[in-house]
Amino acid sequence: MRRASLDSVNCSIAQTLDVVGDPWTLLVVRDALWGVTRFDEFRRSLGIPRATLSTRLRDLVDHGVLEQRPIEEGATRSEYVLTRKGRDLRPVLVAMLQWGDTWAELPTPPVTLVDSTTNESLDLTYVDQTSGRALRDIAVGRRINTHSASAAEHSATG
Amino acid sequence: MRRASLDSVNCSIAQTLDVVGDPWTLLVVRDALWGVTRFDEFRRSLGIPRATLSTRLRDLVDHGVLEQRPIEEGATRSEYVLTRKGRDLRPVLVAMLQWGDTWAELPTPPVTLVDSTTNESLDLTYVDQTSGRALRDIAVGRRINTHSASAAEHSATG
DNA sequence: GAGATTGGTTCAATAATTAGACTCAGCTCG
DNA sequence: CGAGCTGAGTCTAATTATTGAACCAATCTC
Repeated sequence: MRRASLDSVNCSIAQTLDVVGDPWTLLVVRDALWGVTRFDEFRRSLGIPRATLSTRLRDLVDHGVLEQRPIEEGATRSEYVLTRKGRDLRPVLVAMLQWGDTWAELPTPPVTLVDSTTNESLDLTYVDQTSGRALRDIAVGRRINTHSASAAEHSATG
Repeated sequence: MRRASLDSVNCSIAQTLDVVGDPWTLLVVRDALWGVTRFDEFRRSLGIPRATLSTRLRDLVDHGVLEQRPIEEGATRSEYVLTRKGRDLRPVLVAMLQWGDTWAELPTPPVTLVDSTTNESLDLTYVDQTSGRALRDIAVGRRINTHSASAAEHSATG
């Protein structure tokens, strides 16, 4: 968190990790995506210490990922709901879910994502909208965007 | 890391975070995907303290994300290269890159991903291969896979 | 209004991270 | 050969973060 290394500041991945790089943070977001909103709900679901949850929620609110608001007009208790920014983290969690399904030594994937209108299983894959090809079949490189100049490097297929 | 909370162990996301939940770890993997292999290369690129890098690399090797091997036959110095398991983390980093591009207050995205054979920009989106629809247009729910029973919950569109 | 529940804060103990010094092995250059 | 540099770490002491446990004030429940 306090880390903001020299070469890395100018990188969107580092920026993202600055917000959600903590081990607990994405678990909070995961629960929020499944509709958890209340302090104790998070605490019981995650088994996270109160103090830690308290600072995590505050950080997420500060970063605009969660919105804290009274559970009803004038109430003192709060609920925490994802903002658009927070809901946009779903692909990160989908990617982690898939990696865990593939590589964690669990007998069977614990949850399957479904289309909640049809209840059909989802088979989510990163696809390049320009070429229609799947990420797994693409040799990915990068172009570094300086104000003026530009250069490209490459990396093997993932 | 020492956290492995009760409700969360049986979740692929938690399993993933157990391996890459640390703030530095995914930055190491990011660099590795771009071809960084040597201790000092990582250290200089990330600005990470030596001791921290040392334990991170050891952890990643222990988890089978990186392979450590002598830079050449019989050499004492090592290089660290991604395993298949490690390369499979690319979607996680792509998702984080996109979130950072969208939400970090950077004037312009620092890097653009390209197809390194054609140098064309990539426009990567999660698509459900079954229905052909983009994740952003799907109301995602989940089916919880117990050995026998099953149930489904839903969550609003991301 | 007694007792549980919710949503926190405070505290002391423990664990992780850090910067910086140190080590040791291999080059490299004269 | 020997001095100095670089790479790849380890060690130590100081700083920070995390944790569990206790505490507290509102709110609900009956």
